[in-house]
Amino acid sequence: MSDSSGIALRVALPVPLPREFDYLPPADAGPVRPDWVGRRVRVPFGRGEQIGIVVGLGPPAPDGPELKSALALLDDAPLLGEELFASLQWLARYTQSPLGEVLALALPGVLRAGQQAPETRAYGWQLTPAGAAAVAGLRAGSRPRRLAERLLLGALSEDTLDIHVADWRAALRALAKRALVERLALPAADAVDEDPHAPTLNDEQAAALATLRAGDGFRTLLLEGVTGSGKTEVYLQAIRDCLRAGKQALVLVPEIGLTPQTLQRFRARLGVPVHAMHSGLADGERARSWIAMARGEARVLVGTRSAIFTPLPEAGLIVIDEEHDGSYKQQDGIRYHARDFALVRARALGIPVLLGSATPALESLHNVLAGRYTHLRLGKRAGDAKPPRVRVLDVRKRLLTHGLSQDVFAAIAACLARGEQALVFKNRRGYAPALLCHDCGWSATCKRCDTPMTVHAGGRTLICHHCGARAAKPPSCPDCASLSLQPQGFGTERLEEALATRFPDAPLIRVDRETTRHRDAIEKHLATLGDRPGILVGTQMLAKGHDLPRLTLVAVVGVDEGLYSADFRAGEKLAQLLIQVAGRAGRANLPGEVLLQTHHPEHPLLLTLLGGGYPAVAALELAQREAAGFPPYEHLALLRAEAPTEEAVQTFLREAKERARPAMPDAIALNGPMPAPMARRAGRARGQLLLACAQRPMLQAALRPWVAGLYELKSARKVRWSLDVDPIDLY
DNA sequence: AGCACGCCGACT
DNA sequence: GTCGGCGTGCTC
Repeated sequence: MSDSSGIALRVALPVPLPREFDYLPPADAGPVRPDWVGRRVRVPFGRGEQIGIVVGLGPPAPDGPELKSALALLDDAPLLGEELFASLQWLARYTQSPLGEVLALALPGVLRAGQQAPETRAYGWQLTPAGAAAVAGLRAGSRPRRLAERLLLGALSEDTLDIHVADWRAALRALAKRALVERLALPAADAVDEDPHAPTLNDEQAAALATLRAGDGFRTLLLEGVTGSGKTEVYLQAIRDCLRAGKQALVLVPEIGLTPQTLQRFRARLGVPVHAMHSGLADGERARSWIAMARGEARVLVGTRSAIFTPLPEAGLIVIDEEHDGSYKQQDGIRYHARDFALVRARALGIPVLLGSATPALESLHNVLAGRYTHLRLGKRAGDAKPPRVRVLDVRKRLLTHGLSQDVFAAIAACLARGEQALVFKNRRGYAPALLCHDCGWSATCKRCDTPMTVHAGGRTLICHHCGARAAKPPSCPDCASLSLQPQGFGTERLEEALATRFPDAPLIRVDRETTRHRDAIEKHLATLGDRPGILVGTQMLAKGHDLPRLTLVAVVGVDEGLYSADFRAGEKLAQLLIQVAGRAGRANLPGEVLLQTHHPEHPLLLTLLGGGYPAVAALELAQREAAGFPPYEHLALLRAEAPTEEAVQTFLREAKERARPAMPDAIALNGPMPAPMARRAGRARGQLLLACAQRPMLQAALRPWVAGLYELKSARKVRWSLDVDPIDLY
């Protein structure tokens, strides 16, 4: 099988091997052209077949194996444009990942599987004449009836149906079967009209927008705005600018932030179809939005982390809301950071990036200090709202009832008496974080992990929050047979119980992962409380976004756990959480109060937060990071390994270190091998090796040959290993 | 990652 | 006498 023309296709395949593979062109695809790069091919691989992407053309390696022929060229034009292709190549190099895996990550599932690009024309539905006549005959209050009534007002596009009628698909099918509705192709997006709902910007918002407008090409702007200062309004006007200039806009939001309400707000104000991209979307829908952006048909995309892989042939702006949010970093597989990758893409595209947050990441503030980002501030809350009063409750030697001080109870009682709502915030779900034998000290730990099991269901069940294992609570201590098994500490479930006992007449709602399976359920859940006086108990889920106009008291009762965590980001994360949850309290006409219940009222982080707010905490934490050699001053790479046995993990990490030490410059610190902070998880041993260096390029240059060598290690086959460049957590 | 090939234990 | 354990090697 030899080809005299000698041109081979270099193909990247979605396999965990650090190289590409060469193929002869498909027999019937005509002459090879430069623009084959970026197209998909179907190729034989091992026993089976794979879908890959052509990443280069040229003569095959002289000493390589006999080449097989590719089976088919799947696209008649490059699927990946030049910029996205180049940016993804950068990402593969930066994360030390195989290019084929990175490219597969960027493609929607159906395209990765080799299917044809889906149709992207927008469709809508309207009533047929028979349907219009039949509306009154449909069962009152039923979904088909509500849907038909809405369609009486005019055709609706499929993109926006969910705003008007929840779960419309079944109802629509029923109507379509009786020929009461019909599908029609909608005209392409119209020009942007004037926005009748646009509020007047305050001077800070106007200044921020003016700064953005005054620039040109790639630049990064950090919009630091306190809760309620109107960051979204700045985004909206910036996006409208971008649309008016005939450009596309991409908006990234945290996983928890992409609710129907968010989309509705963008849709209502932008006047063009707003496409969504998130993991809850069906494969076909994801592909449709992706392709619609690639073709320039879609103009605005709002999505979570993975939306950063959307083609932007007419890019004008990238917005990253809540840029400090941890969900922008992928924590398995290819460990990329969507915010960092957005900057790489924006530079290549020559467009601005707008980062927004009330509590920017220390990395971003550091970039402001270094002059790389423009700092925009919004310090005024909308309307006349004042920041909430913050009070530290020193609970040392004070009576705690179910983990709550008498001051907290009193404050809640007063709040309810005023007819307002109170939030008790604790970032621990379940009944209690541990079960302890009062007589011998035994505690319930997960058999497969290293961690205590959490008590649930009022004390009847034990659940491991790391691997999900469940067990019934033993009737007596397995070690000493004592009956004195006591739940230790307090989770939201136990607080709910305590509050229900103390305030039997007040409506009480608990919001955590148990009570609120899906993010869309939060709103419904909160709606059951309405504007009545009542109490909310919840975790992180309650910290952001939701509009609770009657909420005036926030009591944070889990402060101490965050103050003494080993994680180098703990301080930053705690400050962000406190600011965010405090932002829930109060409105213009209803001043808010925040109580921080702690045994460490003199802790520097709390004192600094109270004295100088988030900027002061950021300065303090940055100084500590610099002194301790942590990001953003030192750059990290973490080699993780896990295997059924401790020995396999240690052997691999030791050999990895042996290879690193002579080859790498002394400026790169090597720490480990050490057991991961949770040395067992789901029955597997874990360990890690940490590399640190003040110069990113030096670290990058050293990683490349080192990682290539790791694939060669025999001990590597006995473990599952991965490299995390710029890890967020050191476990 | 899959998926073969390839040599050593408990079953029809 | 076979079915099957997972060690080792390869994938253009």
